[in-house]
Parts: sequence; C-alpha cells; structure tokens
Amino acid sequence: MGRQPCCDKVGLKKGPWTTEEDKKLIDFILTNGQCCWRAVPKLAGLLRCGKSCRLRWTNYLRPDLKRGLLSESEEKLVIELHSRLGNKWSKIASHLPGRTDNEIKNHWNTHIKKKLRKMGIDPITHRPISSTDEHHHQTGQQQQQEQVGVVAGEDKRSENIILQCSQSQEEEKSVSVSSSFDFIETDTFLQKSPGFCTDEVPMIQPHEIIVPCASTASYSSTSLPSSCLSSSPSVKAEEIQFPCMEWPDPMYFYGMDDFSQWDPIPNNGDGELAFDPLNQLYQRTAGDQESWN
DNA sequence: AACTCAATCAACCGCTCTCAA
DNA sequence: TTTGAGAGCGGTTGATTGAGT
Repeated sequence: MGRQPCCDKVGLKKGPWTTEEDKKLIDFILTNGQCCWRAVPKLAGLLRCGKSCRLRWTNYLRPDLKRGLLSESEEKLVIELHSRLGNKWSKIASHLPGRTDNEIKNHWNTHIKKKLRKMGIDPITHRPISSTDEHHHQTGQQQQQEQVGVVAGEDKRSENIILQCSQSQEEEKSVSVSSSFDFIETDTFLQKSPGFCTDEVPMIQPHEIIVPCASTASYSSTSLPSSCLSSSPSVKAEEIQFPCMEWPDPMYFYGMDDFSQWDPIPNNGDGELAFDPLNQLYQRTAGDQESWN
C-alpha cells in the first residue's frame, strides 16, 4: 500500500508561480500567519499543493530573505559549516540569516564547489586534492557518495566541541572540527584566492519585517502544528515571533555587516573557536571544552 | 542576428522525521 | 506501541538566461 500523496494533485497547478499567486499567498500569510500548509492553498484560493506553498514562501516570498549572491564571509561560513555538517543544508542555512537551504544548496553546487576545486580543495572532504583524489573526482557518483558518507560519519562523531551555537537545540549544538579536516589549509586557500567576490546585501532589520506569524526556525525545523487556524483556537505566545528573532545570536553580534575581523575557521593551535552562550559571542577557548558543559 | 552550450536557480519529487491519536 | 498525517529535508530536474561562436 503506497503512501498517500501530500495533496490531491488532480487539478493542481505546477511550475513557476505567477505574481497573482504570489500575492494571494503573501496576503494570506500576512493576514493569517503560517498555519497548516495543507490548508493554505484552499484558504488562500490557490490551486497549489500545500507543499508548494510552503516552498514558495520559505524560499522566495518571506520578507526577511536576503537577496543577491552570498557574500565572501557567508561563503566562508558555508564552507566551514559544510565541512562539519556535510550536506545538511537546512542546518547550514540556520546559521545564515535570510538565506534558505535551497539557496545555499544551489550556491554550493554552482559556485563554491567550483571555486574550491579551482583552489585545489576537495569540496566533499575539504581536503587538498591530491592527484589521486583528482582522479576519484572523475570516477562518478559512487565515489562521491562514499565521500559524503565519510563526512556524515564525521558529523556523527561530533562530540568534540568547537563551535557551539546558542539557538540550536539539535545535535549540531556540539559540532566538531575533526582533526582529520585541515581547515587551516582551507582558510589559507581562501585567503589567497581572489576568486571570492563580495556582494553585501543590506540586511532587513527585525523591525522592518511585518509578519504576524511565527516562522519555521531556520525555515526548517519548527513548524506550527498546534497553531493551525483550523486546529487550535489559541496560539502560544512563544510561537508568535518574527522570523528573524530566531536567527543565530552570533550574527547579531557580528552585525552581518563586517565579518572582516572574524575568522570562521578555527585555528589549529592554542585556541579554538566556541560560542559562549552567556556572552553571546565567539571566543577562543584554548580548547577548554568542559567549560561549555 | 542566429544558434549552441553552459550556468543558474526556482520548483518538484520522494523520502524521513515528528507528533498526536 | 503502533499508525498515519503533516511538515521538513536533500537530491534532482527543467526552464530561463547569458556567453560564446
């Protein structure tokens, strides 16, 4: 017995969204907030499935989205996070305010991968490409999947805390830098490379966002199952918050305007970079992992 | 100007996860 | 404990755009 489709696809529209549809969806969500996505198209008068509506909203229509290419610092952060988390795009996106997992995934596949390879870095393992590795790159998907497996394995071994993210309540709150990954070399390559462009996009400030609804945390992990219009008469106070309120505090600390003083790549020597939840900033910890526990 | 090819990115698909009944 | 609905995630596709010839 097969799984039921997420929605009745008969008569539903697919493909690119029209401005009319966008308007309907925006109007509905701004008026009613995000509720059960399954119910959204019906209530909003759209011939789309709920999944499509959710995707359109989270990836394109949300008012807190940043536009334009990722900045150099954002790219660095993506590389750093990818080296630790692998293809966990939603988790990576949760560290980049205003960016979606889809956007980051696309940017990774179209830009960053190439840049890293150009710089002699394997985008899967984040290690310098040896001549043999180069050969492996050309051997196809199987090899790639195996390498992804390696990264995933590293992720699961993330007991050694380096970077601790305050807002995350998931396993990556303690993500690690495995000693097997040579981030220093990666950083060096990045610094030497003229390839990264800076395209800073003005960040929408929290007070500029008018969304009377909760967001999905990082547009990914938290939904509002209990606050559906049709299923719950009351909405919990903590669920009514602006999307940006769930952005990582470190981003506010850095203001997202100037990453120039920030080295997203932990060094290999005396100190390691860790997020201090009390002071809301990253600190070199001299490897004192116990203090965070 | 016309054509081809590559790059980009919005959107879809199918699977997994979560949670309530 | 089981089951099913809904939401989320990651991989992939395909339409569009731009560069090169």
